Parts: sequence; structure tokens; C-alpha cells
Amino acid sequence: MARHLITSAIPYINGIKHLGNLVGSQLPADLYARYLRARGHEVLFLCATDEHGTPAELAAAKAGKPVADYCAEMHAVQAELARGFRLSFDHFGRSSSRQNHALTQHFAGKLDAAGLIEEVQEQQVYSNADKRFLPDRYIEGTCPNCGYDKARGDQCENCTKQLDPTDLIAPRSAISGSNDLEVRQTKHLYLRQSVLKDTLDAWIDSKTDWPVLTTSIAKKWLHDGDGLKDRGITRDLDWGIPVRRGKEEWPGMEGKVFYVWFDAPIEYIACASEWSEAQGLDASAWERWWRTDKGADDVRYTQFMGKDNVPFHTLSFPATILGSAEPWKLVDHLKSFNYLTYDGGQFSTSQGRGIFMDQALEILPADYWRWWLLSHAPESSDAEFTWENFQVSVNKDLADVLGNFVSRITKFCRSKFGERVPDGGAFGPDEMDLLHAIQERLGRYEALMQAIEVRKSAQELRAIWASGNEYLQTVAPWSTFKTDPEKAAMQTRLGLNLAHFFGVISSPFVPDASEVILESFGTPAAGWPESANTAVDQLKAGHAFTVPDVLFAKITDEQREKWQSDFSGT
RNA sequence: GGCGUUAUAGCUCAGUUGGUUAGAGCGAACGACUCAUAAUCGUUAGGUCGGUGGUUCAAGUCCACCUAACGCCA
Repeated sequence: MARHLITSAIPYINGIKHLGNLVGSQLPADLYARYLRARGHEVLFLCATDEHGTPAELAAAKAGKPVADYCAEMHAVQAELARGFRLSFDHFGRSSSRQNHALTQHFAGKLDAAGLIEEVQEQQVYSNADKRFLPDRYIEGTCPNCGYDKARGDQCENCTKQLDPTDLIAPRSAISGSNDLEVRQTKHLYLRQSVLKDTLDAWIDSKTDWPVLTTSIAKKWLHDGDGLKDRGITRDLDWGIPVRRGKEEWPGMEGKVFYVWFDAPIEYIACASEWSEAQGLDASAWERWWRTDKGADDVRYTQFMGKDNVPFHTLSFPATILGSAEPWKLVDHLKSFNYLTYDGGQFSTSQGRGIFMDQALEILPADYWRWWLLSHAPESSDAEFTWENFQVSVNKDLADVLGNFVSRITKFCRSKFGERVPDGGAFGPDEMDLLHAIQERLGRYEALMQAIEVRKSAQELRAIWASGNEYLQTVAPWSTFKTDPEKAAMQTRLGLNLAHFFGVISSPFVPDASEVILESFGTPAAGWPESANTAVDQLKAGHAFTVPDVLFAKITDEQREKWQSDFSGT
């Protein structure tokens, strides 16, 4: 059995994420992790919060808290929401961890030794009032092109012209509004990614099974204009990982920290170390996942992310790893997603537009969101969330097709045979047809899940649920019972086994409902079926069960209308 | 402005390397069943595959141009 390392893009610490963020990385990663575990694979599924950088500092200041405290609190909040959505991380780490500090500094040292770090003198805007250097986007002023008075230092949002902070007329700090700004000399480290361009290009070319979204973005960055550009990896900030060359000081870089995009992906590795520490294991426990010289050769590493994160994962992070010349594991498969839009527009954190993770869980259980989001995952293009579609999909798929099936067969059995799997009868042509159909669908479902075809997997799973209803409708045990109780017993026994089977194979999508189904049959640890034949022979005659409560209550029109207006944004 | 992605039935989407009458789910109409959360099952209707031109014996599927939406531009 292969071992699988799975990481989800790490969410930024600054606030609660919306459903678009969730479906773009953490949720599909969880689906895949749960599936592989269910199939008996050894899985290490990691995620963390991305905690460094200016936005975190500003959010902390706004909350009136020290940035470290703020991050610790928000980490706890995000961890709780992850649990709420049943995200089955083996560890949910923090990019501010001791391990990440050490590892980030280690990589910088190795890259420098390999001649891949360049020291560059640059001019940057410094705010005397804020006592800090200002990133381009935190400088506001009047656009020289269109006269818009809230243009940012990197771009004018009104006329979309690319700008340099020094282009702005009457520049001011976006943080304090102060116009007491000056341009200062400062020194920064650049990662010479351009040196690795051909290596990265060849590596990307070898990945023929990646989504086009992934490779097209990577290729574009590699070949656009002058090709892959070097990137600054340091910043003049307080909050971050101090610039060091391994364990040594880095003369001339005192008081500076690594830029967040450099240390964030390294947290994928550091997180494994945090995991082994939390588990009370020694270093070899995590190194066998990450070091190809220490046992990670048989690991298959899959990353999940939204499309905005693709450049970092296809180019910058691989450049860091390859450039270190150390035997770190590179990503094998990279699954990227487009955006989820909300009633015709974008989700927006700043405008409070859309649905956020905490709000979602306040109105409905995780399974509802998991099902809708995964069955509508933005794989081939952006996907739109609408309340009407959500209501219809959830009611039909979960309540009618799956939930009602479990309900109808367990209640039928209870009324005719009692709460035990009935004995007697033998399979006939109808049953053979059903088994044949299910065997085929199960095989397709497994192949699609293996290939991380999220939407198609959901479709296939739904079709399997529907086959249960088709079967009952065809053989009609309620009629058979009147003339041939033995045969009705066989049909009912098969129906109950189908419900049990659905419970097992649905767990990656709807883990809570799956658990309820299996508990009602008293088989919480039921394993993945080897075939349709064994799947429908798990519950033997005489096996006791209880009728579960309604698995999925329907969303009413009143609820939908209320939520629609509650979440319309302002 | 440059680049990229997308554009297929009312809605959400599938359509492998170009090859017989373009598919699914939802919604709609009709019918069946009555065990079940008025749930389920079946049948039917519905598309000149964004537009124009081209390559080919043959194009939704390749090429060019155009249009629209979305995104990225370090």
C-alpha cells in the first residue's frame, strides 16, 4: 500500500475564511485523504495557518492585541472551524512555529551556499508616522493616469493601471493616512529562480497528468516576457522569521524577516515535524514523509490549492527545494481549483459578501455544505453558488435520494420483519442485474476518486444511491410480501445491505451521515467493500439494527429566503 | 494592454487521441407505485454545441479571426 502525503494550501491567519476558500483547497484535500484512508492507505494530511506578514500585523493592531496573541487566537478559531467541517487533518500547524523558523532559515542558508541568493539594494517607501516600511499596496494617493484619489501603490483600482508607489501624486500611508513619507535605501535578499528556469520547465513538462489549469499557469510564468523572474524573499517587518543563514547571523540583514511567501510553503515540511512532536514521535517519523534519503521514496505527495496559489507551488517552492540540493520530496500531483462565486459576484471578505465558514455551520450541519461544495467544485471553470441551487441539490441528493432510501428500507423492515435483518430467499435475476450495475459503478467511483475528479465522483456516488431506489421500486418488497414473504425477506435483506454499503462508501463526502448509518447497523468500523457481492453480504440474517433519525432534513423555502436576504451583503 | 481559462438543452455540467441519430442530473409534462422525509421509479419534450471563415471523406472535438464572462499580470 502506497503512502500518501497530502497538503492543503494554508489559509491566511487574518480572519475567517469563506466557502470559496474552503472548496478550493481544504475540502477536496479532505475528501481525498478520507478516501485513501478508507482504502487502507497510510496517509499524512497536513494543513496550517499562514501567519506572517503585514496583514496579520494590521489585523492585530486593529484588534488591539499583540500580533503573536492575535495569531494564536485566530489559529484556535480556524482549527475549531476545521473540526466543524470535519476536516481530518493529521495536524493543523502554524507557520510561526519553532520548526518553521529553523527550517526556513536552514533553506535560506542552503540556497545561499548554492549561489541562489542575491543581495539587492532597493528604494522603499518608509512612513515616519508608522515607523515602518510600507508595502506598495499600503501606499495610497492620486492616480497620475486617471486622477482617482484612492489609487494604491501597486495599481490603480479605478483605471487598472500598474503603478509604482513613486508615481502617485500626494502619496500617503494607507495605515495611518500620514503623508510624512520618505524613500529609503534598504537591502533585500532575492531568490534567483531564473537560474532554475530550465530545470523547472522540464519538471513541469514531465507532469502530464496535472490539470491544465495548473500547467498553463506555471508555463505562463515561466515563459511570459523575460521568463521567470527572481523574487524578493525578505521584508522590513517585525513579525516574521528573522533572516538568518541557517543558524548563523546574516550580516547586513539585521531586523529583517523572510517574506511570507518564502516561509509559508516551507511550513508544509515544518508541519510534519510539528505533527511528530505532537504525537510524541521522534524525528524519523516525519522525515520518512519528506526526505527521500530517509524513506520518503515511496511517498506520493499531492497538493491542493486555489488557482491563485499555483505559481508558488509550481515554481517558487520547487525552486526552494531543488535549489537546496537536499533530498526533499517534491510534489507528485498538484490539484488546483478555480473560484466559487456568490450570486453573480465574487466572495468578498472586506465587503462581507458571501458565506463564511462560521456562518455556514451556524445554519446547517457540515455534511450539507460538504456535499454541495464538492459536487459543484470549481474544477473546469469558476462555479457559482446560488441559494436556489443549493436548496434543490441538497434536498434532492441528500434528503430524497440517500436519506429517504435509508429511511424507507429500515422502516419497511421494522414494520414487516422487526429490527433484525430477515432470513430466507435467494437472489434471482433482478438481484444479479443490480449487483452487476453496482459493481460497474463502484469501479468507476473508485477510479474517479483516485484521479481526484471531484464532481464526477460525486455524480457517480449519487448514481449508486439512486440504484438502491431503482431496485426497491422494481422488486417492490411491499407487494412481494403479500404473496411470497421469503422473497420479500431476501429483497429487504439486500436493501438493508445497500443502505449499509452506502454508509461505507459515502464517508469521504458526508462523514457524519455515514457515521449515523453505520451506527444504526452497529458496524462503526465497517471497511471498504472488495466488490459489490461482498458489499451486499455484510449484514447477515439476524443482524440487529435500529432505524436512524432523519438523516437530512430538507431546506424549506422559508429558510432559503431568509438566508438569501441575511447573506445578501451590504 | 499582455496572457490564460471558459462559452454545449430553461438551470448546473459531461463529452477520451476529430467518425454512426450530441449525453447526465435538476426543472417541466405525463404515467406507475404507495415501503419511505408527498419521498421513489419510468417515459417524453427541449440544443443549427457563442459567432464567422478554414482544414478534412468527416469537427462540439483541429486552425484563424471575432464576441462575451471570469481570472492573472510577480
